[in-house]
Amino acid sequence: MQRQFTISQVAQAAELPTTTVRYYERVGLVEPEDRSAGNYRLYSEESLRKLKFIRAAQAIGFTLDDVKALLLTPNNTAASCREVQTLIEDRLAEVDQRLKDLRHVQRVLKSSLEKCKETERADCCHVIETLRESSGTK
Amino acid sequence: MQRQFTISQVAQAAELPTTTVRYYERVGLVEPEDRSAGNYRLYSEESLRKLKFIRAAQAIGFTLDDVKALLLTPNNTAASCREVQTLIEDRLAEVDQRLKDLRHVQRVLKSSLEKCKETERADCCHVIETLRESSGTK
DNA sequence: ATCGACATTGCACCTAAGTACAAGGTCAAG
DNA sequence: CTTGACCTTGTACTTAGGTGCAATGTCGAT
Repeated sequence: MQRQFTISQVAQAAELPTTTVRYYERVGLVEPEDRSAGNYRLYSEESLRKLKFIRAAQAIGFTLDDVKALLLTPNNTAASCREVQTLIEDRLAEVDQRLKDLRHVQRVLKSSLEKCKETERADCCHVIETLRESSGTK
Repeated sequence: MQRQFTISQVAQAAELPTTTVRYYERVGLVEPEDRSAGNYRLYSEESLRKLKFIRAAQAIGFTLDDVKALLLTPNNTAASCREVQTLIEDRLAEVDQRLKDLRHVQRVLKSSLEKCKETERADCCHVIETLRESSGTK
């Protein structure tokens, strides 16, 4: 027999606020299996797994829309497999690009800081000049 | 004698939409020097420089609030110098942290992709398992 | 039976950085 | 003197991922 969880139980187990669990329901991510006599949401372990999955996927930068797509792919067909793979590849490409950009930003910031320290108490705010020259992709 | 720009001229020169230039005024970043007879905004080259600075600072990840602080620091006192330096250091710390996180994310995504490819057409969606285990800081 | 902790709903609000739109005013060219 | 491109203002809307609040209902323990 399956264990049932109230919203606060499932929320605690997934390390989410109950408000967020309700929000996920609102946007179509996770629905309670059942309702109690007093109309309380009742969740299965499956729901708990979903919630944990959402957290994990979000932590590596998937949007809730991505997550929805991942959750909706009818598991284990060749097609769904492709779809999941594509989603991961897209996300990876984004991350790679973001890493490039951030490394550029890091360089600019470091050199600004250098300039700033060198000219201590002179017009250190040549930072502004430095920045103006370094138009980077965000 | 100083050249004056209409909003569309200054916007074009700064590579921003005019709507954004007005928005920046609304939030206290850049004000036009003057108004024409017909109440049109008139900008100086100083304003244009400010707008370019905003773009550049934003490109390396400063928020508009940061930018405001940078623009308001009364240039070239020792105190303002400190303030600017602190802002840069804070931002650099954020970037460093973000780089760390993203590298972790990159690893997780790559290994998910591996798993996904290995098990081609089997239940490739062990991705979900992989994700669930890898609770990363966002 | 009543207290406190929890649950329900709906609705409004938050941040950040804008974008869209409506109703009107201005300017230069033809 | 009209047309079209540009400008003005104010207001509301957008995205993403929630948070907060109010009014009300339920549950378990005392």
